Parts: sequence; structure tokens; C-alpha cells
Amino acid sequence: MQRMDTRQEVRLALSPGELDLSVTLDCGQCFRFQSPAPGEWEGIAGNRWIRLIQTPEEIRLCGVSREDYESFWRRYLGLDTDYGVFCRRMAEEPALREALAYAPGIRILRQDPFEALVSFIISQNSNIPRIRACIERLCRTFGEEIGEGRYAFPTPEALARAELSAYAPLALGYRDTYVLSCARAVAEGRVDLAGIERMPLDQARAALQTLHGVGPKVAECALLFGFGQMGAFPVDTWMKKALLRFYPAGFPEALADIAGIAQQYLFHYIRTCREAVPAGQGR
DNA sequence: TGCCAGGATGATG
DNA sequence: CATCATCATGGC
Repeated sequence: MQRMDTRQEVRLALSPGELDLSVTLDCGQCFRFQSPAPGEWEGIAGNRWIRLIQTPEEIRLCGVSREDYESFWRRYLGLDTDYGVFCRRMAEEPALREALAYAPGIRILRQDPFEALVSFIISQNSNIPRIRACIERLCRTFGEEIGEGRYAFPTPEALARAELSAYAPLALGYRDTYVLSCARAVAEGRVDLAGIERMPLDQARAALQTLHGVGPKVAECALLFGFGQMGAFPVDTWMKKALLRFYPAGFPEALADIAGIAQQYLFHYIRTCREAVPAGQGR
């Protein structure tokens, strides 16, 4: 249960160029945030609810203590990561420089590993509105209530001790067995997510893919958004086409260790700039 | 209504 | 190792 003093708040002197909430929270890397009004965002990460307000000059984290910011939100929002290094390297690539200039404030969130893993298991072969709805039902059914009708993301144990039949109302489709089997593997210690967090990328990737329902794409998303692996590279068929347009010979090997970040910039750029969309891919 | 969604699995060439 | 039907459900 998270204590929340609505009087306190943390103010960060950050411009949208340094952290752009609308792009960062609404690009499909997390699924529990929504924008009730322009410049305002609220959502839940793990078992913490937060409301953020962005102005051109600053970001206010409402109801967040300085301590909670330092120990959690700072890391969650990617603010303990030096993007200057990444951006300088990406700027050396013409295509990436363009994507970077288009939305410099994109950040990779550092979500909880289990939450990211389960979220992206649910995301497979689905769409964002439905993914959000599924995850919301999952939390309301198996997550701890944290007040005011809000629910934490379920623990592995809570998901593991449920019967498969209890998943039916969630309408996860065939993904229900994936979620359950993954939760049981974690809860029973057959898979050690904290251990995977310390592994090198290729090893972590292999470890995640031993889980039922976790293939290349889901593993890559979980690694990038939940395990801090900036080199993870979640390329799907759509991105494959888009990447080919910019990099016919393949993505630069020199950027392999920051491929994930680079792809997020490209993804946003390609998705929102009509001119840059590969042939045959309207929108 | 039909097509598709930030896929993975298991069977089959 | 590459292809392919199949999976359950809802968004549009």
C-alpha cells in the first residue's frame, strides 16, 4: 500500500526536449498511463500511482515525495540515464539525427521486469486499446488495491496461485496460459528475473525465450522496457520494412548497444511523419 | 462485416 | 532452417 500525501510534489526543471511525457507515456512501451487533459498524465507503475503535469518549463510529479522520486520515479522515468551520450552517437547517423530532432524528449522507461514481461506477453498479436483493457482487468482481478479504485500490477505469486479458469473473464484469449505459466515459472523460482537482469543481452534473451509464450518480439520488448537493455531491438514486420528504407544494408552494427533507443526514435518518427512511412504503409 | 493487431507455437516442407 | 495454419478476442 502506497501512502500518498497529495499536498507534496516534486518539480523538475525539464523542457519537453529533455523529457517529453506525451511521446514517452503514449508510444506503446507502457500501458497504464492516460492523459485526462493536455499536458497531464496519470497512471500506475508497479504499486505506485502518480499524476504528472508538463509545462514548457517543468514537470510536476503530484503527490510524490522527494524520497520517492529519488528512490523510484527518477529511475522509472529514465532520468538517471545519460541520454546525452546516446543522442550524440545517434546524431552521427543521418536518419537517426532526423528522428532525434523530431522528438528529442523520448525516453525509455525502466519498468518492473515482471510487469513488462507479462504486459508484452499480453500485447502479442493485439492492439493498444485492447492491451490496456486486458492489463487493467488483470490488475483489478489479481492486483492489490492501492486506494481510490486503483490496483497495483499483480505479483507473480498472485497470478501463479490462480486457476486458469479465473483468467477467463479477462478475455486474454489464448494468452491466458502464457501468462499463467510464466507467472508460475517466476513464482516457483524456475526463472530468476533478477538474475536475468544482470545477464548480458544475448544470455538474457535466451533465458526469457525459454518461457512459454515468450518469443523474439516479446522478449525484446521486455528486455528494453523492463530490464534496462538499451541494445534490445524489438523489430516487428512493420519496423522491418521501415528500417529497410533507411538501412538497406542493415542497421549499423556500431550502434548495436543502443539499438533499442535508436529504434524508439525511428519508430515514433516513422509512425507520425507521413512522408517517412515506407511505401504501402499508410498512416 | 471482414480485416488486422508492436506474435508464438507446433507441425510440416 | 523456412514456411504456415492456428490460436481468442476486440478495435476499427
